[in-house]
Parts: sequence; structure tokens; C-alpha cells
Amino acid sequence: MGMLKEDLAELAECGLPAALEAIGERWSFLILRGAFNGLHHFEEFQSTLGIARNILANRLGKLVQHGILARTPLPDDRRKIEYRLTEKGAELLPTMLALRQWGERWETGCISNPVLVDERDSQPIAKIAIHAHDGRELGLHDLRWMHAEDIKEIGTSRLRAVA
Amino acid sequence: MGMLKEDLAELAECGLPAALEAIGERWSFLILRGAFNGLHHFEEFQSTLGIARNILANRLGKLVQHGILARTPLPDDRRKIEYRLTEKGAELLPTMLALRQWGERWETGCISNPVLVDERDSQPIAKIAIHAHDGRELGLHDLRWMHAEDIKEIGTSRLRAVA
DNA sequence: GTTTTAGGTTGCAACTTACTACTTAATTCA
DNA sequence: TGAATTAAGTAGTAAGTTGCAACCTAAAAC
Repeated sequence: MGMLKEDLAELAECGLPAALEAIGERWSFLILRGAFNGLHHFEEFQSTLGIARNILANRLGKLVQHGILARTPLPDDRRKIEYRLTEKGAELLPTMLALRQWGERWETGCISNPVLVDERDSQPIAKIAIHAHDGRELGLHDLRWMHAEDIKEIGTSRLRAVA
Repeated sequence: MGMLKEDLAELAECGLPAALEAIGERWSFLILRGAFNGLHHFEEFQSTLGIARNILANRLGKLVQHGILARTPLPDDRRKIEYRLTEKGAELLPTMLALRQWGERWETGCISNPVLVDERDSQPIAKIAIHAHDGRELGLHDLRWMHAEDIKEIGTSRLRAVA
């Protein structure tokens, strides 16, 4: 994969540091995984993850501040607080899956429950991968770094995916 | 997305904690991003990222231990150590991109340099997304968690993607 | 053979995390 | 209604991690 040795300063501005600021602390990612798997309450997170209560309170608070989780007291039992993924939080799913798949492939060596499946046919999802704008899957050698300014728009078959 | 309220114990065994053990510490991810963008030497990482030298040494050491970076003294100047991504490390690229894209979409609000493009047509890659085994893109509502044991193999059109 | 460079290590202060016990408010139970 | 329980969170303190600056070592350059 060709790299640009220049523009290293620009690295500091990319989306990664911002993302890590929001979810890069110890436990944040595991809390999110819990949320994706159906945990919604303080005590559920605490007993499932075994995290210290003050750290959990702190992390939940930060995730809420960042708009990743929504905090709602339930109307029928106002002691109970429900933490639920917002759209912003839910959009971390591809990241989570990619990291989990990597861990399964290179660290644990085995696929673990529960498995995410396509609702239509109950078959496991494909491995998270890099695709061209037209849908072709790209390997590491099909890729290059480029300056945004140098990219020429061409007749885009089905762009819109780039966000 | 349907969740299973059971098997929370199993969460502890999934690939995520293992992955986080390897790259979940502060700075590790940014060091990797540097490696993806062409950094190879201690002083390059240090001056580009502004990380403390002892922390950098510690993190590089852990990444090497985990087989994510390879450490090679250069033959023509044996003071110089080259850190280079292994295959295992390079396979973190989808995770990195997914997280970076999320950060750009939800935190910084803008796309930043350098951009990863398809070498064939120099167009930016598609957004990292979740796909069915047959290649259809899946939204959050097309997904369900399931026990691996309950999944029936069916005539797999082009499986092999599941890892 | 002195100086410079690359890649570290060391010591210490500041910050973060973890463990345990306590608090507060809403709900249930007797 | 009043006592016990539960959900969520706070407080105190010990242990671990991070960050800064100065120092070290071996190879290369002058």
C-alpha cells in the first residue's frame, strides 16, 4: 500500500483522535459491546462486566455526554435508569465487529457467541472488509493514500457511500 | 436488532477483550495509525505523535510482543530500528477505518487527509459497512444475534468470507 | 577520537483505576 | 404506615499508569 511520507501533521486532525476521545478509555468499548448485546441498566453492566462502580458511573456519564448512550429514567419505576444506544452509538457497530473479528482471528482463534446474523436467512454476516465505491472488495495491495484535493470526481456509479 | 438477554457470561469470551488487551491502551491505536501512514522509526513516532518516550517504548514493545509490529535493526545503519506492520497488524486496517469514519461523521464533521483510495481508479473507498454473506449491505434492522449452535449451514453462494 | 544520532531507560510527580463501604431515593412488603 | 429492599450512584483510599525531563549506550559521522 503506497504511503505519503509528507502531511504527517495532518494526522492529528483525522477522525481517529476524536473518536478515541469519546470511546478510547479503558472499559468504554466493553460497555458499548454490552449495550449492543442487550444490557440497559447500571447493575446489569456492573455485574456482567465486573467493572468498579465509580468507573462505570464515570464511563456511562461520558458516553451519555458524547451522545452515544441516552439516559432515561423509566416511568413505571423511577429508580431505574435505562441506558440505550443512540443512532450515533449504534453506528459504532461496524467498528466493534471489525475489532471483534480481528480478535477472534488473531487472538482467541475461535468464533464466540452470540453471532450476528442476517435476519433474512439467519446466516452469519460476512467479514468486515474494505470495498471500492462500486462494491468490489479491496485487498491491502489495492489501496493507496491520497490527498483529498488531488482526487478527481469521476462518473460515480453508486457513490454516496463515502459519507 | 434482536438481542439475546441470556448468555451474558459468554460476552467475556468474545474476541473483543482479547483485541483490547493487544491494542486497547492509550496511544496504541494512534501508533498503529502512524504505522499505516508510513511511520517506521522511534523518533518519527515520537515527534509526530508527541508521545512521551518511555510510553512510546513501552507501547512499541507490546505491539511487537503481540506480533502486530515487527522490529528489525537496519543492516546499513544498525542504530536504526525499523518498526513495520505484520500481516496481523495490517489486518487492523478495517477496524481503523471504521473508527476513523465514525469519528469524521459524528465528531469532527469533516473528512481529513490523507484519504484511502482504490489504486485502480483513485477513487475513495466506500464506507465500512456490514454485509451479508452474499454481499448485500445490511442495515441495523436487518441484524439479529444468534447462538452459533443454532445456525444451520445452507447452500452457501459465496461463503468463505466469515473467517 | 570527539561529536552526533537513534533508540532507548530512570526517577519522580500527577493522574487514573480499582476495591470497599456508604448514601439517597423510589419501591415493595408486612 | 413503617421497615426492608433495590437501583443508581458517591466517597475514601490504595495501587497502578502516564507524562515529563534528564540521563544512558552503542553505532555512525566528522
